[in-house]
Parts: sequence; structure tokens; C-alpha cells
Amino acid sequence: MAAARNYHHGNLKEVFLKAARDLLERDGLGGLSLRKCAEQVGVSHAAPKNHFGNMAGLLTAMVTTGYAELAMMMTADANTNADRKRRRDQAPLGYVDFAQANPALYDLMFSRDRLVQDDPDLLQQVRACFVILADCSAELGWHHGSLDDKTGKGQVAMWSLVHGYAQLVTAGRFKKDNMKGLSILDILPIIEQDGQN
Amino acid sequence: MAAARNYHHGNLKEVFLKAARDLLERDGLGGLSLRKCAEQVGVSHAAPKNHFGNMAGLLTAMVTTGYAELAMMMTADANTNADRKRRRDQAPLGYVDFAQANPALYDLMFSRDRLVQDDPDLLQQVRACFVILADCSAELGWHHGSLDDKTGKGQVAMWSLVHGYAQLVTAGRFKKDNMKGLSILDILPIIEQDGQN
DNA sequence: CAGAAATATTGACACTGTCAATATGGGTAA
DNA sequence: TTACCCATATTGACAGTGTCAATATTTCTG
Repeated sequence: MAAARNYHHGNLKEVFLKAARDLLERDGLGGLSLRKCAEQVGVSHAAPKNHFGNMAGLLTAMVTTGYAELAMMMTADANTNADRKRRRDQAPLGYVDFAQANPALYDLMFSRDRLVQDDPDLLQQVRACFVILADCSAELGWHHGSLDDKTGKGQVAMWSLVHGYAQLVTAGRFKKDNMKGLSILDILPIIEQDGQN
Repeated sequence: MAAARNYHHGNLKEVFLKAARDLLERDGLGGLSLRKCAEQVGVSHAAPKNHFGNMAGLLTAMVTTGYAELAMMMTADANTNADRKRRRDQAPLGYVDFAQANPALYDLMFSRDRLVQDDPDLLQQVRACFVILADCSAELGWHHGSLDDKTGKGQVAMWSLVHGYAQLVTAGRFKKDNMKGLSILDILPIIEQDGQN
């Protein structure tokens, strides 16, 4: 149960993931290395191989936890007695908050290479996030096409708009002084409501 | 003028950029290396230092040409005698086409680290692309806030929506079979028109 | 024609991910 | 308890990487 001195660290996987995330946000993806993480945790440079296989496995594990946290931040008020508007706004607000709090990890979460894209855990967490946003779009009355398969126009527009906004803000593509007082909640309402279909 | 045999390649910078882009799209960012490019071009491994300084300089140069091409694809019909709707649709259509034709480069164009973010040429090309999209949002009647500084709600929504859509499609976050027949042109019209500032 | 400047090469260095071989210890069944 | 298997960690090695200093070659310029 308790961590041993040398061999069998106990919870090396979790500790390693935490160290990797700290290093990622501190030095960027280019500054993240397995060996630096291992040194910081206090294990040998090949120790992570048992838990993650290779670099892509580590990044995939980090990203998967990232999607799980993203879902949590979007549903933080789901089971509280917050009013209806507050709960409805929480998804896009929490989404952008997560991206701004973890910009490097957020980048990695949408990179095409570097990840094991068909990892089952990853796919499940991604889908969970999409479902939350799809519900949010329905909540706002963005039906706009087939809702049954969760990939109607409203759902695609919702994720596109929120993700695009989050990425452009964290990438610094919008000038900060011009964005003063302009949040994702100001952008969403310009989507036209459409109750039919 | 003509390329010499050994020293003074002549147009090494352009040739190197082309080799780097080929390698980037073929093997991803992780598979791109200065030494592979140099080998393919037929120069020594340190030759690119004179033209790009370091890896970040090479990536920044690649990304800058990427933004220039993106602007060209968005304005391909600008000076033709295509009808008004065709010209208006060209910006978002060309944007998504570029992302799908150059997915790895497109990713790099929105990464926070790895680039020299304050490079003057890069900033200029980025701004040119944003202006094209801002004009497009005005063209569609998305005024929604201050238009004078080009960063009103409509402009932010336009870039967010188009970029988010492009990135999510190229990253495979939308299932292909569910996206059949659903293009960016189907998404844009759900934005509400609002002529009053 | 000579010297300066631009451009390319060579060699070295520290650092990286990955792998095979080895060592250690926890868990389980006899 | 004892013996064994297996998960886990270490060590050592390897090819590949970006970067830099020193050097060599070519073009440009006065």
C-alpha cells in the first residue's frame, strides 16, 4: 500500500502523469521528455515503459485525463441547485476555462499525430465531452437538423464555435485589448434558434 | 544565377522549405527533422542554420507561407467574374480546403509554442487572413457589435466557427459517416443576421 | 585583384526515445 | 513458511536529434 523505497513505487503511473503535465505546461510540448519526468519523480529513465509503452502512450494517457477533467468542468453545476441559466452556461464557460488553465494540454488534445487516436479510453472521454456540448446546443434551441444521431448542424456548430474560440484565445490569435469583456457567452447567442426538426 | 555544384546552392531556402513541408505532411511534426530535410535536399546537416537560425525559425517560416497560401485560397475568386454568392462563399470554403489539404501544417499554424510568435512577417500574414474572414462576416450581415475595430462578436464568431470546424474535421473528431454532405457552408447560415451594430 | 561577406561543411556535444538484458520485490499457491 | 511467477524497476547501449564552434568555399564589392 505505502510507497516502497526503491522498487515498486506503488502509484508511479499517477505521479508520473502529474509530473508530465507540470512539465508540459511549464516548458511546452517541446520541453517535455520522458527522461526529465523520470528524473523529477526519482525513477530510472526507462521506468515509464512499463506503464505507458512509449511517448505516444504517455501523451494519450495525459490527454485522456484531460478530456475527463474537461467534462467535469463543463458539468460542475449539473447536480447543484444552481438556476437553469447558470447550469446551461456552465458547459461553454467551463470549456473555455479549462483551455485557458491548461493551454499546452488543450493543444495536445486536438493534435492529429503524437496520440494513439484509436485508444478506447480516449475515444470514450472524447465522446462524453461531445455529448455534453450536444445537450447544451439542444438546451439553447439549436436543433437545426437531425438531432437523433447527435451530429446535426447545431451540434457541429456548437463544438466548432467553442473549440475554435478556446483555441484562438489560448493561441493568442485574438488581441487581448480588443477582447476586453468579450467572452464565449457573448458569442453563443448570435446562433439562430430553430425549434423545427 | 544557376545552382552551383557544392557551395552556394542558390535557392536553398525555398527548396528546404518545400522539403520540410513534404516531410511534415508525410511523417507528422514528430517525423520532421532538420537533418532529414538536409539529407533530402543534399546539403550538410548544419546548412539550414544560415537561413532559419534554428528549428523554431524553420517552423515559423513554414507557417508564414502557410498563412499566405491560406489567404490565397480564401480569395481565389476575388478578382474573377464569379457571381456574388460564389465570391462570398469562397473564404470559408477555401479555408477548410486548405486545412484538409495541409492538415499537419494547419495544426502547426495554431500551436502556441514551437513558433516565433512575435515574428513580424508571421503577424502580418495572420492579420491578413483575419481581415478576409472579418469582411466575410460583414458580407453575411453578422455585424453584432463594434465593426470598426474588426473584433466585434461577428468577427470573433466567424474565425472561431471556421477554425473550429476545420480543426475538428482534420483531427477526426467528427465521424465521417455522420458528416456526409455537411460542409462549412451548411453551418454558417445558422448565425443570426443582425444589421444593427 | 584583394578583402569582406555570405554560405556551406565538418566535427563535436548533450540530450532524446527505445530496446534488450538484468535485477528486485510483491503476490500466490503448495 | 517456501517456492515460484509476474509485475515492476534498473542498467547499459544505440541511433537519431538540434545546436554550436571552427573551418572551408564561393560570391560580392570596392
